[in-house]
Amino acid sequence: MSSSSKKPQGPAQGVLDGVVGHHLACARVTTHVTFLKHFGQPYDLRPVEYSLLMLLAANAQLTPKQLAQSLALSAPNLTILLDRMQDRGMLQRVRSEVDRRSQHVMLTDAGRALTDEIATKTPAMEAELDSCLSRAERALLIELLDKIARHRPA
Amino acid sequence: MSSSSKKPQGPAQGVLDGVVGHHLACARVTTHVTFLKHFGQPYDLRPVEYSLLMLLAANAQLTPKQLAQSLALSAPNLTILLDRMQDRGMLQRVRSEVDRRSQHVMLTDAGRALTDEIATKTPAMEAELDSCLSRAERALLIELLDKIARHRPA
DNA sequence: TATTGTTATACTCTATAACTATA
DNA sequence: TATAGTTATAGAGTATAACAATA
Repeated sequence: MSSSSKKPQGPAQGVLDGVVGHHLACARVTTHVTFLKHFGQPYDLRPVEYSLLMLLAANAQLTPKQLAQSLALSAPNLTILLDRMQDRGMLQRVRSEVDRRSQHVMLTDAGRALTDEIATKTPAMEAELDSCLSRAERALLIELLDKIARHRPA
Repeated sequence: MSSSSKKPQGPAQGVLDGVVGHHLACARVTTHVTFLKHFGQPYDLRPVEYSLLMLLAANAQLTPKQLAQSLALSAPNLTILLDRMQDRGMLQRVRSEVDRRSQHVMLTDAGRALTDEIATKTPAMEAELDSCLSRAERALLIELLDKIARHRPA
């Protein structure tokens, strides 16, 4: 009644079959393992750190406020993250001239070099999904996920 | 070049635009908030606990080993989870007669009553997505996510 | 010797309140 | 008074090794 077609191994999923969040969590296990292999272990980066680098690469400079929102991190937790990456020489913080409360986060030269390298290797990570998802399916999946992400009940 | 269509607010996503794992994480923020509202706060349950209850409801009895695999938890962490839920009177552990190393985890009467109630209220949670996803899109999304979840590189 | 499950432990992540400095 | 960011801290989640009991 609940299961749609084939469920090869493992116990029955029951109600979970219809819960989007559950399937999201299951898929995340796979993408997380893949991420670890490509960037986690080789570069000692976690997904948030990878995303942070990519955001800075795409925007040249952002405030911690903007980063916290984009990465879904609280302000204190973002501070810790920025501290760590600053200590690793990847980024720097510069006080804003117009509003001295805020600051601009930007990549260092070393940080940009690393980010460029990682960006170059990103297609290889995404290619791991090629065997289970066609290009059209992949694009569609991203589109559907975005609809959910943009759906902020607030 | 990277952005497909409209990107209403926030900084440019750059390379992240093509990273499935990133979109997965963003969508998960929404589903997590929705879960908290429907089950997290009212029942003091976290997503894993909810999933565990649903698995037990669908299977009557499962071993910790099976649960650990289904929930992507390590054995020690599952033990802690089971302890907590056993203390709350939701489930019980019974030694297997055929292999006294293993055990069967099963719902208590109270646990089953709770689980039934929660299962009944699950469609209301999922309905929160109706405004951003058609029924067909929802089914398609789940199908695509399952393809990724089943894609274990091992 | 291998497997099931537990204990102990350390590490990371997350969430909250209180603080500073600017505005 | 409000905002940007930090500090401090407690709680929850996660990972690993060592162990007990059974096979």
